Amino acid sequence: MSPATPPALDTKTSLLDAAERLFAEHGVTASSLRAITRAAGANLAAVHYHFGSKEALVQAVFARRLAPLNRQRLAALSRCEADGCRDLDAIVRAFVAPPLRMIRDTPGGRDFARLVARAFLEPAAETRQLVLAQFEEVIGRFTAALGRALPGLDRDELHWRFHFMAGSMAFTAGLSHLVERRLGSGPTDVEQLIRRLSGFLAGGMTAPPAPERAR
Amino acid sequence: MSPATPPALDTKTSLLDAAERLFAEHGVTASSLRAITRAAGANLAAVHYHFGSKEALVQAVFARRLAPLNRQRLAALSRCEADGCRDLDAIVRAFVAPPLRMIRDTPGGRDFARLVARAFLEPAAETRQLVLAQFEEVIGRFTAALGRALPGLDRDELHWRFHFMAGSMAFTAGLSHLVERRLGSGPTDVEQLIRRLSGFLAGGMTAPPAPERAR
DNA sequence: CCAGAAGTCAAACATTCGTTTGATTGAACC
DNA sequence: GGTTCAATCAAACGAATGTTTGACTTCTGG
Repeated sequence: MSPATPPALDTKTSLLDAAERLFAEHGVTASSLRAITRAAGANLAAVHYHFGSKEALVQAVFARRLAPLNRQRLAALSRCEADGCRDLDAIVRAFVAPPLRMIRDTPGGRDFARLVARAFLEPAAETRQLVLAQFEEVIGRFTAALGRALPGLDRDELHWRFHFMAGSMAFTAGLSHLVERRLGSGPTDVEQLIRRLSGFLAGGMTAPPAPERAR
Repeated sequence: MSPATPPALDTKTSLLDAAERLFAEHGVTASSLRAITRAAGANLAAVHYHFGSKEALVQAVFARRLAPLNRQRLAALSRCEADGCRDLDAIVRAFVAPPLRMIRDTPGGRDFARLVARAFLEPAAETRQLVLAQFEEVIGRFTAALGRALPGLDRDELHWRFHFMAGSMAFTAGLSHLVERRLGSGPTDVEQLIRRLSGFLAGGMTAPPAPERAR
């Protein structure tokens, strides 16, 4: 049996790769350090030598990809704002495109997407807070941009719609393989999926605001 | 310390209640049978006596609420179809309203909503298959109804949009407390949340379909 | 060439897990 | 009153977990 993560440059990144994959496949708590180190071709003690604990390894797995991902989102939003930012679709696209492109371009990106989607719902307060903290700036900048583009929405409606958008995004990134299997088609054209999703979300964003009371 | 689940009618439902809460709070694998039985005020061996194994307990927790929930959805859809079903919003509402009302009306419903949302993303193939199987009929009936109401969408676009809708639903039901805390308002008016969400989703559903190639 | 740091390794640590066992209770039934 | 059966209980089982240790390599700089 060859090691599951072939191009192991150094032990530390091999551990990160193996942990990312196993966390996504079997969950964090269900992935033992023995299984991770075995998959990484490393010794059991290597995790504690390089990271200090399993919890520190978990946080390292998230931090490695989450920071660049949200930097891409903010950069895309800044670019959109510099261009005047008339098009609502461009704002939505700045939010949803980076993670979906990561699935296509980054090895292990699909595993990571599932991992992040689950992290929001997952219970371990520590990692959930870590993930949420990484998103704090993104939430603020994007809700502000959406508020400017959609002046007809009050604050509550705006936050809820951002939440709806984030939900669609997380599920799409984390469960894209499920729809693919159902459709039976080949590998998804990510760029078209981005168009589909951003079109859907832009339609939801521009919907008339919900009435205060039932009609 | 009083038992965490006060109105324990019989041991079996006490175990289900305690398991549901702890599963949602700390995750399935992180919730030990010792913690569950302690919270239920029962003996450690009670789980194996009443259910046979921990895995069987997990499945019982899901089956208890999922079946009636999806029955409500299908009944609401049938009612809508009997009325001619012109309004797209009514179809969407039949999908999203039952779980959100469950959060309000059923004790422990919010915990269960988080649990189900996570179940989709979670790795344990057994429970994920169980949950997906419960949704099979719902997926089929609702995509068919949406297809009739939106004849302009091809099959792929339709399935993706259903997926987007399910994602918003799952996140909203599973993480509503997060938005509530951010907004700082009191307990959510569930009926208004249903109007917000169904309005948003109806807007997304009626958006023009994504072009095959970039413009 | 060699001192020393950095990394790897097998082995063991205590703890916790799901599961099983066998005795004990309590109420229903003839 | 005695029997029966479902339910509960304390105690223990083996297996698996995260973590630690101390010796063994491997590389690096002087």
